[in-house]
Amino acid sequence: MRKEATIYDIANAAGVSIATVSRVFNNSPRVSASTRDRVCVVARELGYVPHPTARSLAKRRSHWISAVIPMMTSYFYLEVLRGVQDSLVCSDYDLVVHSTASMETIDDQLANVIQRGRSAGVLLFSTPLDAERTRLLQSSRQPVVLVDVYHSDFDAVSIDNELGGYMATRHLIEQGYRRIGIITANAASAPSIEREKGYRRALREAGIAYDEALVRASDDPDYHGFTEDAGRSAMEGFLDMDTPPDAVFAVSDIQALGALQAMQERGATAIGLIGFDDIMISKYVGLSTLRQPMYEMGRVALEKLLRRIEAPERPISQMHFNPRLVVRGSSAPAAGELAHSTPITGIAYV
Amino acid sequence: MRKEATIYDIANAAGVSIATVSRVFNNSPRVSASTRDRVCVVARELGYVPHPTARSLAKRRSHWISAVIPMMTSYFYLEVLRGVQDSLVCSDYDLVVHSTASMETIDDQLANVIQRGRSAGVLLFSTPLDAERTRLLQSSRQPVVLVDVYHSDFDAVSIDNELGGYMATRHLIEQGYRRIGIITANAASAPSIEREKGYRRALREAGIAYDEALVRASDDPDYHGFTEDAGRSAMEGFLDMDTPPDAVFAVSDIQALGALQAMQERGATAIGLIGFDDIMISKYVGLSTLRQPMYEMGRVALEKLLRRIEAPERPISQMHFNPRLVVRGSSAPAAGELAHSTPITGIAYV
DNA sequence: GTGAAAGCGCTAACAT
DNA sequence: ATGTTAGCGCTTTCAC
Repeated sequence: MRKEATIYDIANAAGVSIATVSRVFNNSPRVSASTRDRVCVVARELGYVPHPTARSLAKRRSHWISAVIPMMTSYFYLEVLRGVQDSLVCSDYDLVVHSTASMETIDDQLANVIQRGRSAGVLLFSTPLDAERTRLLQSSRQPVVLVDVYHSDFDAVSIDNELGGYMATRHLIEQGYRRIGIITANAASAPSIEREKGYRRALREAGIAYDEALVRASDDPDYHGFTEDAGRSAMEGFLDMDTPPDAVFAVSDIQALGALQAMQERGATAIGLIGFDDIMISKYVGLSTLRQPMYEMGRVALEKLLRRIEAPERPISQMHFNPRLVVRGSSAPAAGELAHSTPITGIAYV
Repeated sequence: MRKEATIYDIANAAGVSIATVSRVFNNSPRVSASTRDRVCVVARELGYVPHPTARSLAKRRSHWISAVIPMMTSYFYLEVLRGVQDSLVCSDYDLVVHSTASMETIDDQLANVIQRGRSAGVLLFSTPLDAERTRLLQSSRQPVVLVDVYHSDFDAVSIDNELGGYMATRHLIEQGYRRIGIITANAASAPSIEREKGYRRALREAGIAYDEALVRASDDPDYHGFTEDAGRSAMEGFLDMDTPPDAVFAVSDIQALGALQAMQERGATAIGLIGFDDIMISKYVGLSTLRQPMYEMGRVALEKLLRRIEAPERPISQMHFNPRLVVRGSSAPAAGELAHSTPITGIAYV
């Protein structure tokens, strides 16, 4: 690396001490206007810019926010990260992204990230907190904000998954469906569990008996079972039943898409379907779903983190967004009620 | 931040000097096995882990790779970043992501990122290099790899956009279309320009006259014109013509999707259509397109960057991927030739 | 093989 | 308002 101007060069050239230069670059009020100007001019001429690493070391605080993201494959993370970034620009932090290919390596990453001096704070995404992780995080005393997952001991921004599951199921019921199946993700997935709870509540409330045969969990170990293939085979299982469900709630859009493919292949397009997430594709295929305010979640998460970095002892602050029901063709009124008004016939899947 | 063990604590506890501890953690061969073991044991007990910032400062090299991404909104970046991350794990670098909300702020970000000591290298995405940027990057002497854009003076991984445009157009011609329009992005967009070149070459080769009326540039300033709305209004323009084109090549899938919506609204589904990118949605709506090997591009980009960091003077190395034609229903043989075998009727757009 | 000591570039008391 | 100086936690000669 080429030799570049340091604070000493500036001090020399401007005829002041390094302390003064440092003060200028830290916006200290204890510098006269004329000195400040002189230093700035010289600095510009020499192309000086403070060395962030040296600064971090001397200040004993890092300038990095770490985002720890397991399996960063969905549009969800992109949107949330956009929100994070947009809140970040006004701060002097940089965003370092640690994504992992599988859930197994998340703990290594996490251990890495919470080392002293590595980051000012961490945004932990979609990772269920068991006792061990909780202990690790707490003992590190790192500012942490949970995103897309909930734990009472940490700041968090998430959505009300139970409510979402309830809304989805309730919507199907209102559309006239009665035999409503659910496609869940892995048994260990917290969002999936919550959404299923909502599903049960809606059924209960409507006086519809809960039927285990209408619950199909994804056994796909990838992505916690949030995959197209998982949705497809779950739906195939439903279609193989003597009396398939007349509607299905898939706990994610990506699974719903797989399910949709299975439906089309079997010509079972009259089955009502609703997903969860409102990924980009969903509007194109007319999939009803629950939308998460992803961008907003990112903004809020970062703000919470910044606030906690400033005041580590402040009380826990959590934000629970409500999902929004997005009604499209896939949950058109049940055949018994009314014909599908916007049948989903059109997926030209290749 | 809680007081944590430093190299001095370890040295004390192990009865050696800090130099020795440092050597242990830098895998220096000049330390006896027994000392090494002792240090390691003590370090583990005290939960010591080297301070990355201090290390960076002392070593005069940073541990951060910066990815500079203008308008990180598309799935493309997610996939590329996955490739980058997966190549990153074996190195001791971290990935810091600088994305910008608009193209205007990219230069600020860039200036920021190439400051001395900020990053070991930078991955610059999708940013056309004018003289000013080129000068800036070169004078910074930072290792840089360009992604999704080409410039002879830098390492780069990109795809052959001209070839892609050629392949797209040629495919439409082979399917029997003759009056082929093109929807481009902003005039300043390098990929768009290249793809249009390929379009012209294919026409020329087939003896089809180039017709200015069949070229519609996007005037949408957002995202360089790579937007759904831009595609939609361009297609509307085509449909308003006395003799609309019988097929259209949109230089991105996202524009093609907008175009598709316009076609459906006007009932003009017989028009052949092909996009570019193969975004996730495309397979669901049956959009023919050119696929970019995104994940692979990420891997290669990072490898190139790592290599250049090690050997700054090595010759420029560029990788030009070939796009792959993905044929779906939207480019079914022209009506004159054969009926659309897989008509795209199914977009239930809400 | 190991230690002493001089940095890396900056910040932050403490002086003046 | 400005300068002096002692760190921040580590690496790296240079001795021994």
